Amino acid sequence: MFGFNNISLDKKSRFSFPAKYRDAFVNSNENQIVITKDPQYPALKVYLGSEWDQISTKLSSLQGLDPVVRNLQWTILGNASVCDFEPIGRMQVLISNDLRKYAQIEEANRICLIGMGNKFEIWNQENWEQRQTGGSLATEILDIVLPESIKDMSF
Amino acid sequence: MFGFNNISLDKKSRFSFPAKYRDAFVNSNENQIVITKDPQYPALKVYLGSEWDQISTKLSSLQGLDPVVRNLQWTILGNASVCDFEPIGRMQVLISNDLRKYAQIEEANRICLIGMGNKFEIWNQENWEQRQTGGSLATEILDIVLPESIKDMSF
DNA sequence: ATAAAAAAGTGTTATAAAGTGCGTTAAAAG
DNA sequence: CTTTTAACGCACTTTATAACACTTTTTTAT
Repeated sequence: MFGFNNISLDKKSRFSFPAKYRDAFVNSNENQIVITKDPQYPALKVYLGSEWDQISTKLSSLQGLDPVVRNLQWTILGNASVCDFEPIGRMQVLISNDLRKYAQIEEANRICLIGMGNKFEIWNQENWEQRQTGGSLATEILDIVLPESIKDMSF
Repeated sequence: MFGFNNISLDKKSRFSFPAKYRDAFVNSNENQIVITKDPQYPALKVYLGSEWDQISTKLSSLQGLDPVVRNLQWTILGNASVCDFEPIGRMQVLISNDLRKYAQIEEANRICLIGMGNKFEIWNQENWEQRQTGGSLATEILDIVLPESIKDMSF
């Protein structure tokens, strides 16, 4: 599941996955997807249910008294929105107000949905263009130093 | 059980779990939840009964002559409030005055309920926002050095 | 010690807001 | 031109919350 898509949000802040991803969703037999905050950029991450189970299990098992770990737990686990998902049908998903605001997305606006293989990213259009043309964003955080326990994690 | 929820406390300091968590509560067959103090921040931790049994058993078995252990025992065990809980029904829970004050929550105020997988956190809204936007809080304690016996515990 | 009053806790109902489902129209692709 | 896909609009359903009423516990006064 790859590629760039410019799609619309309706008045209730829902979007539909483009139809070209339908086969992949059907084949992987997913019935849940999870949207959460990106820890570095004002953007959202979209995981398949199975992928999310792995990431969340690993992350929640870590020692939360470490401040870096706890921040990642807050950001990723504490903002995750789990959505029931039917690969047949409209493949529609609601973005909560909190997540929408984090990604600086207005109601009923256009968004960028970027397929990154086993996950997607959702960006506000202006932020995406600015980031891709080499600009930096006010809210980005690039100096996260991971503890040994999660240096090999990909999320 | 993940995600951020901004919910209200009524005049009697009760809140209801959002309905989206009902299935998870029903499936895990819980009939108790436990609220207690967070040892680092002015916030509360909410555990499912089964999770609490494990944590409390482990924690109370540790050697209490170690000052760090004893402090954790006081904070976590000594402030725990066990509530009967019906997953069918309104999933309503009362926050005691002591706990409410510890988390700096006013009566009939809004609170943040953050799902972290196997537990929840409850925060006063201003504290949460300040903490999530990088600020530090007057009462936070970040330099807890854990003894070997509980380095692998997650609570 | 007892009764009255106050406070704390529990449960119910009504209403507004948020979320969901689906048919229709418009646009794009074959 | 036909078929598929995306966008929009509307109606229905569910959820959250405030208001209210009732019960139990605690406090106060006699």
